[in-house]
Amino acid sequence: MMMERKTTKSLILEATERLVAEHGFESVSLRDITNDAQVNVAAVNYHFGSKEKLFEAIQCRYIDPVNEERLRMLEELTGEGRVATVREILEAFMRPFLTVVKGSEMSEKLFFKLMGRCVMDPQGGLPEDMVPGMKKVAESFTKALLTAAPSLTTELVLWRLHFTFGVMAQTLLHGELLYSLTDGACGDPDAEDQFQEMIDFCEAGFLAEKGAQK
Amino acid sequence: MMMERKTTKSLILEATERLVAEHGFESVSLRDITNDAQVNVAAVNYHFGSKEKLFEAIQCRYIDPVNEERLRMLEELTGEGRVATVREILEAFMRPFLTVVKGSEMSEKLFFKLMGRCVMDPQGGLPEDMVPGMKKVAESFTKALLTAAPSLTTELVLWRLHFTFGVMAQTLLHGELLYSLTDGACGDPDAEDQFQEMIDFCEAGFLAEKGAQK
DNA sequence: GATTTATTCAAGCAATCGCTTTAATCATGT
DNA sequence: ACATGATTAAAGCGATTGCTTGAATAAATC
Repeated sequence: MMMERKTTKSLILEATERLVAEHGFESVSLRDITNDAQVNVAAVNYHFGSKEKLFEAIQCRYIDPVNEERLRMLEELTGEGRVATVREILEAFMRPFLTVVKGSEMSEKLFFKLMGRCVMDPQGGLPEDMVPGMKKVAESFTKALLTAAPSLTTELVLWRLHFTFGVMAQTLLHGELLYSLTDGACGDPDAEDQFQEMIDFCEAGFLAEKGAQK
Repeated sequence: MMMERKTTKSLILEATERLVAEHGFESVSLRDITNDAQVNVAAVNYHFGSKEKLFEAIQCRYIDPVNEERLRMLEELTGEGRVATVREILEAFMRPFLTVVKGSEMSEKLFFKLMGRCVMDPQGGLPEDMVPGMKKVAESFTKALLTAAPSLTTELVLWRLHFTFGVMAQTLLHGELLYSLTDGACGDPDAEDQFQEMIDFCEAGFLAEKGAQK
């Protein structure tokens, strides 16, 4: 049979993604991974050096593309003196998750959970070489949002971006909790719907006046 | 010396709270706890039965009072046919964290982190006997919010309560991340300030119109 | 075909995990 | 002082942790 079998390395990556999405970084052991991937324990250290480096690879694999796509969309919106709305900027912040998942082989649910883990659990802090990218994203979006909503202070924009992050992380990680907690009263909307709901919520939040009571 | 020393049980509880707040449930071992508490390993199983039950005790210790205070404040707002605003209801949802922490011996930062862990990490799902309380809270607040904002559908209220949860969890757990990510550009506001920022953001989010662009 | 390189494998390392056992210690009531 | 029950302590249980070893195998190079 000349079928090109999947490489051991990619088998490990995929099993790790699956298990981490489901149970979180801290709960997954090397044996869990190698059993799931049908691979020898030593293969992880051979291909990745250590468990920690494997986890870093997992975190960078999709977060980096997401951040690149974020900056690309933002540049498209605000480059060459163009003016963007808060809603457009928030879309540039969130949509990359949808874009990247479609380019991957993972299911949406698994991918979102994995992204949530990366955001909320980050295994002993973010990997060192991801920090500059995250800072760049935070700075660029803060600047853009300040331009789009000039009545806000820098500090307020930072706080509200932080809140937006929370909305996203919660939805990525616990998208199905809502369904179970309400005995199915809340349907099982597709990712695009969830996405629009988040944008509506966060856009309004960004544009809120201090101490407002509409 | 007749000084009443702290009981072993409370030493264990306090050490566990400290370590879990700092490192998360999954990362803390029995030995970590007993070393920190200056207590024998066997004491945990003697006083709590198992590591899992100790963790359940930790989760219930403050979450239950928070949920009770939430329902008490909500009843005060909406009992006997009274009508409450969205802002007041959100305040009833969030302020109990501030109330309860002041009645405890923990520092605000540690307490908030611990609450964030309980919300985001919940060690293999919520403890079984906390589920009814959480459901009760979700139902009561959903109902109240529907009354306060009759133009919203039940499903929309559920989603936005979900988002509010995310804002809260993120702020509780990573209140200091913002400070570090921005090299201190964003100050170190006290809990009451953070609280007002969250209310502003979430109130506006709740009142947003679908697909709105103000 | 022989040699070298890359990869996989079974086995096992020391360290740590949650938990139990057994005995010592403490507090209390009589 | 003695007996009783509650609590603490030291030692160690089997299982699992991340990781390494040295030999066997597969793939690539000459």
